[in-house]
Amino acid sequence: MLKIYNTIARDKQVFTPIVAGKVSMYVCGMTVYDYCHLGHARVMVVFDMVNRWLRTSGYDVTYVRNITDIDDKIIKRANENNETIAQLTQRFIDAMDEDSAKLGVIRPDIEPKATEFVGGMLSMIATLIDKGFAYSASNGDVYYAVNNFEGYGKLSGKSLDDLRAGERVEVDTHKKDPMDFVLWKAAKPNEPSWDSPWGKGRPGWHIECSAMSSHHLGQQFDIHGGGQDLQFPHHENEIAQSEAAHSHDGKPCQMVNYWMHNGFVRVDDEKMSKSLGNFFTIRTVLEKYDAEVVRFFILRAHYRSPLNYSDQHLDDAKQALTRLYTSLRGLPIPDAAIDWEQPQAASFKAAMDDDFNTPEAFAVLFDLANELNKTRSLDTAALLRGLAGIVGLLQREPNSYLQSSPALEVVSGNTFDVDALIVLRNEAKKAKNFAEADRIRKELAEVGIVLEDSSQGTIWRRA
RNA sequence: GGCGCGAUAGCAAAGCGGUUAUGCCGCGGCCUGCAAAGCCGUUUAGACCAGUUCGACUCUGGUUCGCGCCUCCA
Repeated sequence: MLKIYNTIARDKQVFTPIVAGKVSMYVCGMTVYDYCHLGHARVMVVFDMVNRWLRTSGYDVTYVRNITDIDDKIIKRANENNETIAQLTQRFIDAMDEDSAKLGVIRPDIEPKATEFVGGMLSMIATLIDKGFAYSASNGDVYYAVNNFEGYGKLSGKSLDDLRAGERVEVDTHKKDPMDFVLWKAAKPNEPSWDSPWGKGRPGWHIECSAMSSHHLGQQFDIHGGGQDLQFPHHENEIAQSEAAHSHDGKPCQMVNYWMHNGFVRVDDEKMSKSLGNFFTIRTVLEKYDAEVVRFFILRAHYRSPLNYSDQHLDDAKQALTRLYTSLRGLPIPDAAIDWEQPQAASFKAAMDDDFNTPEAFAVLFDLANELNKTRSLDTAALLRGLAGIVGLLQREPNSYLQSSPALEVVSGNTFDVDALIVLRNEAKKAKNFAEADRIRKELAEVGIVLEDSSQGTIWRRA
């Protein structure tokens, strides 16, 4: 029985889908004006894990993750680069796809782009005006009237009074209430724009997600996810828009049943973000670390906990993953369906069902590795690989992981003939010339290659 | 200022009102020509102060510290 921590309830709740056997899930994706950083990687990997576990649990999942391809930063960046908006966004969409594929992320079923849904946004805005939840201002903007939506603040736990008291932005005189937010922005000179009943302009950020989620998943859907920082105002505003627009006879239509928010990636205990400038892009990290190590690093912490990034932590994750792959090395592992009655499989399932407790599930993986190291049982190996596969890990040939690393490629190039040196060393060993044997081993160690002698012969791995 | 989250061993990170989390590192042993890997064993915990309880890391209250949101942000 799956339980999910529902942000809006501030509690773990038993997951019951709207339609038995089916799950509709929407996750706020990226604004594509730059390369993705590790914070984005966490969203992609975490909800990929959620998607995989739901499917493993037998649900027919429709997973939507949007792409924001029009916004201030995109316009600004395109101008700076002297390229069109379409060129810029496509470039970074391609980069994002490349990064996420490396991280083992299964593509969402639907990846709608904001610019392809302007029509839907316009009709939603019109509906909101009709129902009295929005108004067009004299400056050509259209605003949402937060006062008219009774539940405003229910997701983030904020009250309008508190929000107004903490208001740090100068009051825009075009707004009726300082907390009103923009649905449609009047076009400024040299900006891309769409025609609308309120003049040329472009959509605000929040309305994009309301329009795209309802188009693909309906007025009410099961799970909505995103980073913790989107809780307010983005998701709060989505609720206000969608529930007001879809209201019947004045009664709001509940938009989402389960709100999920993943924790931040931090650097030195501070949130990793563009504005702080303390971010590491995925591709930078992948120059040094295997993508599977990064995935393992992200999933070994609970998705709601903060996750500190540092080389030391990545090194730690690398060692741990090495232990797992080492246990599988050299075994002809059969493909076998997972027997969920099996105690370890049951523990794994219990952990995953408890709000996707991957750290606890991973502990089961290490138990299996320990057992496997003792027994060399192919059943155990199959179970370990099978369970890990559910969260997108351990699917490679062990040596593909153990004998490769971005760092090793840089150091050794393709010129190092490890096998030949192993042969030489074994001849030296046979002749009891241990000084020579150790010299060869040391030479390899210096380029990051570790030799291991066993009854099966000598094998190597990267350090 | 308002709202919220957190504080677990050298590092990372979970569960749990009483019984080994787990990984990395360290230490001892086995194995090995020596190593490595592996196995066995092992040292380090629960910020602080009260309370509830037969018993609290786990529940309650308070204190201190850290983080996040309140502005674009995954």
